[in-house]
Amino acid sequence: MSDHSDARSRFLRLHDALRTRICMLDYPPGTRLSEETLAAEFGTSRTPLRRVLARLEDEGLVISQHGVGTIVTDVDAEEMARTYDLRRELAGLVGRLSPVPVSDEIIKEAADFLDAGKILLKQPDTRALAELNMDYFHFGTSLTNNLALREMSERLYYRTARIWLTATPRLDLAEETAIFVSELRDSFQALVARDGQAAADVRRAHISLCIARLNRHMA
Amino acid sequence: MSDHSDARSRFLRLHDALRTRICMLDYPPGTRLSEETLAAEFGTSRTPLRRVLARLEDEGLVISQHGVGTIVTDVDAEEMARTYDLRRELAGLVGRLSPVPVSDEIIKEAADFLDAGKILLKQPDTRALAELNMDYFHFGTSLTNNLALREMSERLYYRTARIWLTATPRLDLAEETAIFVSELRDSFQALVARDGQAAADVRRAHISLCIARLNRHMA
DNA sequence: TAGGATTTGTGCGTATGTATT
DNA sequence: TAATACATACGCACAAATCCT
Repeated sequence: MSDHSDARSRFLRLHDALRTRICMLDYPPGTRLSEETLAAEFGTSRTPLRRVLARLEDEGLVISQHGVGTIVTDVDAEEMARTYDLRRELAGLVGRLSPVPVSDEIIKEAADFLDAGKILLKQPDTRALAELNMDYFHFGTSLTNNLALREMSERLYYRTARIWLTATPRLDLAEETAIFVSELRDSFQALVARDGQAAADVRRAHISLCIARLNRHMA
Repeated sequence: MSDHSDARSRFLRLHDALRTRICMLDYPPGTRLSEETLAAEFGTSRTPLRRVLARLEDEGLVISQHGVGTIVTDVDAEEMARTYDLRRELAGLVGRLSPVPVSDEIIKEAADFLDAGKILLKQPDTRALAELNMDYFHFGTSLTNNLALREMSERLYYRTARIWLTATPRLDLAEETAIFVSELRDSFQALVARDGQAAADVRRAHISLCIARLNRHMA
């Protein structure tokens, strides 16, 4: 039962919960996370929670300072741009390093994502779009059997996920939704053709375009 | 003084010490690391040490199990090969993503590495070669200003560093040293020509060759 | 099968650092 | 400047899990 041990599963649960809150801006940059308050909320002592915060600090999402508190980090535009550069390259590598053969199951998943995107077109919603984008990202990384590549991609994703949400008030939500759905459509078509590399290239191209859009609206 | 706070600098010191011991096979795979023993050695309580072990577990170098112990992980040949594949691609990216302009200082460093390698040629030593290789790796990542790329490269490096030392008894030490020195020479010449991309390509090529050598001696 | 030895995980009181009044 | 409030960092005692006899 090592995989379902209480300690490990609880750690994963708390880590995922806090990471999501940070990336969805429920905890905007600058928010102080109180160990005691969070421990009380999750029904544990501070000890297991401190380990979660330590990992979030390793991941660059918070910073703990003795005597001050644990504070959600701010997103540095310059560093985020560099991180996006790397994410773009890794997205392309998903198609080249140990790609998973495209199965009917994978095609069905892509179709489901496309359907979900189309629904969002009629009823644009910032948070729903962000959440669908997060789910779709995980789907994208699942297309390689290279475990290290998956892990690095996800680590970088969570580090940059917030920047889109912080910029989105200045972006056009309907337009962003439309662009995302077109990515889903391109990706779906590539997978229908059983061309994993093409699917990865679609992703790579859209990350490039996303970088350009963010740069435009930053200036 | 947040950078030199006692807690943080101690954490970094202990983490680096244990990571080096693991990667240099002072703690071979399967070794049980006792929290209490290590805490006594470093003059702390278990608490700060547990945080270090937690991070090493995140990095995949050890695994902690309730009631069992903290054990140095074994190197899975298949996964290591996949990780090497990614390392090779990242090495090439160092030349393309935010490369550092090649300065006289950098050229001097490369020259120093080459000198150190030549000394090793006359007096081959497994550990000295491994340590020089580790230092040279850090020099290589310092050639990009892309922080995320540096961090990911280092994370992957420490995850694969042990496999060479594990295989080295079956490899020819003199030959391995010669190959490494030829990489240092190629790299030095590329940097003298102020061609950072060429230096990255040299590194990329040698990682490819290293993968091939390891595969040959595994089978 | 049972029990004891050993190890990591948890909870909590205290020490220490920081900011504010 | 000093004192107070409050946050994280630490150390220890105990709980829980595993292994071996």
